[in-house]
Amino acid sequence: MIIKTNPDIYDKLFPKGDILTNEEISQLKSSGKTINFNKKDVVFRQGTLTSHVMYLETGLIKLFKNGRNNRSFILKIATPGYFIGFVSIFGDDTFQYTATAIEDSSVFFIDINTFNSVLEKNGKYSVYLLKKVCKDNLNIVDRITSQYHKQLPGKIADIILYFSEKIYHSNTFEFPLTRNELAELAGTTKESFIRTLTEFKNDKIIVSDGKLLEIKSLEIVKTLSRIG
Amino acid sequence: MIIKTNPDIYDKLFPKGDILTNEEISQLKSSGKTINFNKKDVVFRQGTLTSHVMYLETGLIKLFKNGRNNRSFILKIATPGYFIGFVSIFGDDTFQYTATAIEDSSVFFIDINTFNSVLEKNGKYSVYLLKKVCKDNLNIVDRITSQYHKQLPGKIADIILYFSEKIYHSNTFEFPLTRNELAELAGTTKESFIRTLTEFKNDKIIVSDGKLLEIKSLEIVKTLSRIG
DNA sequence: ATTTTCTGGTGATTTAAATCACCAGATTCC
DNA sequence: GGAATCTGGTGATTTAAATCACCAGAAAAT
Repeated sequence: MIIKTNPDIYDKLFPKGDILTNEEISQLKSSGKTINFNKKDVVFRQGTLTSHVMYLETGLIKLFKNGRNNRSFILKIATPGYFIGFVSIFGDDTFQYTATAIEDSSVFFIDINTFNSVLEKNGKYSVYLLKKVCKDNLNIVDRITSQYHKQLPGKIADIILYFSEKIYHSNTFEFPLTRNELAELAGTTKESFIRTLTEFKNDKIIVSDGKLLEIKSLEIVKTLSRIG
Repeated sequence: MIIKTNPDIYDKLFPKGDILTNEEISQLKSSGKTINFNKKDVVFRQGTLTSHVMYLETGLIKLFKNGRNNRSFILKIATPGYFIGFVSIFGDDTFQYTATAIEDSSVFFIDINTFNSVLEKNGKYSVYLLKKVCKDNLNIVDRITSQYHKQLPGKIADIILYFSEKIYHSNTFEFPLTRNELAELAGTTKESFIRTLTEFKNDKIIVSDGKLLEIKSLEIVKTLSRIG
């Protein structure tokens, strides 16, 4: 059971300021419905038809592409305030990736037609979302391309920084994923990920026990990420 | 000198239908200016400030990220009708990649404030562009992620199909890029690209002479792309 | 006009990382 | 409650592709 203690849970859906009218907000609210997902549940599956705009209220959701040789590539770990599957909903008629909950999560589903009519009537809200999509797009493309040519230490350093800076905002955190999934995020294999993490441990750059990780030398992690 | 013979040169900027009013069209037209670029000219450089919306009228422009070890990664070859740098303009205040003309090109520059005010007043146009951005985003991410884990034959097959299907719509075409640039698009090195292309030639999958390429067995190229 | 740089190309060598083959403990399934 | 699967982990082997080292012809620059 998820208890919503954060009063600003909808601040990315209904941004502060004069962007949306109270009428529009209640229109969107009343056409929507919160659905809870347990850890490991599938929110939507690659290839299925899009039908709703989905806004992550609480939890953590991984977005990944199914590769051919049953190898996946994790595009992003979505945090609360993220519109999951948005680019697929507006850019295609089927989902281009799969979304599964990696923690118990709640998602606000909004009917696509209602959402669309608000967007078409309210240019400011459209521009707000356009900017959000562009920003997110830049982040995803930047993460993937900067990782692309890097060697293992650079890739793994990238992942450590990703969780530390983008997800948990702390030098100490617990990986919400298995080693295999972390490898899918880093674009490598389970074995290689483990080995490199062990090297980092031996070199006292990090302290790590199971899913727990503490960055001991942020300096070195950043350098490894930079030099690749 | 570029001669604009195509009457629909602006069909992506001013989409058919009732999306834009004649007033808005003339407002955008009058606030804009066509600038011509010669082959190899830089249109904008990664890290510089964004200021205009840019719409490619004619020509071909490559969008690429400068990697650290002076290695680049080509994100996309922009064709006429493409808003170059759009995600940077709306998602950041600096360009996140560099754009250079790979053929003589003409670009229509529109003042960002004028563009923004049209967008904010016209939700339909905003939604139109939102969809365009989402679609483009899916294509770029799909291209890069599907390429990511592939081995050389799969990567090179991908590139051949990219030019054949997305750029030239023909089984015979001329690469508009050098081998080095093609490697930057495929995510490999010049040597590896050349070697793999030679193998394709030896296996009679393609006929190739310099920049010219003809797909002899589309079947096999597609299979190589699929199995990676 | 002649250096200098870029381009396409090939061969030999090196190297990083994937793959294969395990193992023990924890989960999940029937 | 036992079988099957998943997980984190390590070592040995293989392999794909990057790197290095060239070369000749074209293109650019001085």
